[in-house]
Amino acid sequence: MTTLSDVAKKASVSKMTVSRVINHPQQVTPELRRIVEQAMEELDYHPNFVASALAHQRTNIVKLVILEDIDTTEPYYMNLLFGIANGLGKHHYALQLATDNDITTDGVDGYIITGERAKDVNWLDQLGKPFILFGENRFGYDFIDTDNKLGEQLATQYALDKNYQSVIFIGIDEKEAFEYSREAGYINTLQSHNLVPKIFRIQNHSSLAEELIINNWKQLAPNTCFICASDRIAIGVVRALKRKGANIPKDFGVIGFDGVLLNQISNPKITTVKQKFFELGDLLAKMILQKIKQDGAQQGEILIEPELVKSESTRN
Amino acid sequence: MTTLSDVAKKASVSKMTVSRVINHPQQVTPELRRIVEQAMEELDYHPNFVASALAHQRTNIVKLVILEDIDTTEPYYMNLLFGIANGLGKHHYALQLATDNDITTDGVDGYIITGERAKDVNWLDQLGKPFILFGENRFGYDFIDTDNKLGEQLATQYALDKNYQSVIFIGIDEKEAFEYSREAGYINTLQSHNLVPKIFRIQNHSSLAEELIINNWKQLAPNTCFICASDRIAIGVVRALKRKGANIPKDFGVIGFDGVLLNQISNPKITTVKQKFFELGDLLAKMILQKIKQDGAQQGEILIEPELVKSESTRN
DNA sequence: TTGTACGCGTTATCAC
DNA sequence: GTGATAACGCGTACAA
Repeated sequence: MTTLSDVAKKASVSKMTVSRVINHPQQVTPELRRIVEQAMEELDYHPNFVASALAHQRTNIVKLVILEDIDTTEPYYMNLLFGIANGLGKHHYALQLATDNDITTDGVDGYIITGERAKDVNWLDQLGKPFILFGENRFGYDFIDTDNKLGEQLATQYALDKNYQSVIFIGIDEKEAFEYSREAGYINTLQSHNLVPKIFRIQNHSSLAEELIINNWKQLAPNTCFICASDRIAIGVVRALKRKGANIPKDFGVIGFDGVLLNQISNPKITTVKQKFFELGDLLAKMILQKIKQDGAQQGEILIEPELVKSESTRN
Repeated sequence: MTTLSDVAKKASVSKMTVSRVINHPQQVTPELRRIVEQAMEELDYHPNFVASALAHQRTNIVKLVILEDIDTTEPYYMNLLFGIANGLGKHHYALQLATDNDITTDGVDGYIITGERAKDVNWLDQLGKPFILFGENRFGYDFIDTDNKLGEQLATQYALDKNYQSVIFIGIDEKEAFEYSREAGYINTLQSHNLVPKIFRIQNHSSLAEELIINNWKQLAPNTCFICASDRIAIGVVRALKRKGANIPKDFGVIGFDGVLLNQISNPKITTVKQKFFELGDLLAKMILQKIKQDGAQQGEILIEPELVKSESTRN
């Protein structure tokens, strides 16, 4: 293992110069920099991040806290996780995972927290280390999330563009910010066209969505598009429509949200608002690392634009 | 932040004595140990693992390599991940995640690798750092997996105990060790009862399982139990049976495998062979850490017993 | 059994 | 702009 000293010796400079070439290149003259860089190359030098962390009084570890039951966790969490890991890895940070409240404040430089509810606010303030939330919140904490409102605006507008006469929203029955935002996106778009919103709300299960459609079949006229707050719901709706022998997408359109189950075999393939989970994770990492670097300075909120993926469950 | 020296000073001993109390307690006399331990307590001392890692020339990081497309990854990966994180955390190790082959050999102490195929064998040997595989393999590498064969033995025997006359296996159409083992468990059990095995194989999607049952409906007599190689398949089978108006569990039984989708609303609830993913992950961590400690010594294979969770899709 | 001196690889500080 | 020195906190080797 070649060290800083080895490089220094080879380049006939001091360790500090080498260190500066790595961390503060502008502080060293170009000529010297060349020499040092060449020495690093020839010796195949790779910095030791553990030593660096020690000197900085850091751990180079960020803890991801998931405040939800792992068993009910959505499959998209994997993408989020890899995005985070990717973002951290770029800066040689590693990950620690935690579920319960074993948030011992030691051993990590910062936190990424997902799935928090109002009741968690108490201990959030007492963490003592910088943190970033994944998911909208209205308490003023730094967060990153998909632009849920925009997502459903895109979906609703698309349904109208495709000339579905009636556009119905099927939401998730939870009092959470993300759901409010999605509904708002739907409602706003309809209102701007002088149309009256119509909203159902159910728990996020495909079988419940299926039931909902079956049970309300009589009041559902053709030429309707369903804007669903999740792909699970959308899949259930499609199943019900197929059971009823309805024509998708001619008489009924279906649009989902999330875009993770797309690879699942489903017929027809579902048009959906795809969240960029990997990118969200990557930014989450970037944000917490910056916050750590800036000694806890406020970072604000970031909303990532989702992408409307057009497929077979809506008119062509 | 209190350090070793602080404790040493308070206990009026040398740093080394304190260090020994932590790492080699038996090398220090009980009385001294008491004094030191009390000092640690009073000062609320927590060891600095970064410094420790530096002294040991380690990184305290293990890399998890997932050689599958993240998007098609099963939801149970979350449980596995948290098991791993849990096992690593106990020893103050952190995690790095990698998908593609960016397996740069630097910066980590060891690897946990999942989803490898025959073609990956080449570079596995050249890793230069210890690694453990998740999932059966027949190349002699250390691995941990569920006892797949035993799992289907339990399932098949249970079906027979419940007096289903015909027991049919629906497997996953992949040439992988885990599938061979599951089929072997089913076949062995049937043969030991002088019964003739009957196996279908499909891709792992519920809709394909549903089709399979519908298409073969005529040759499926009542008093049959389906042993499915995954819960996805089992769910599809149940859907098909319900469409056909069949009586579950009286005329038809269904047993799944995995046990992760259990929380999903399904009617009837599915009897399944539940893999203990969290535990698997925990052991995976334990194993790689031990291998690191033992400087790469062979660890062998470990099969974890799954649990047959009895529910509503089989006779009472 | 306990203590001393030094090394692990990097960075901050303060001279020059 | 560059270099010497002293940390960062802990562990090994050896001496006592």
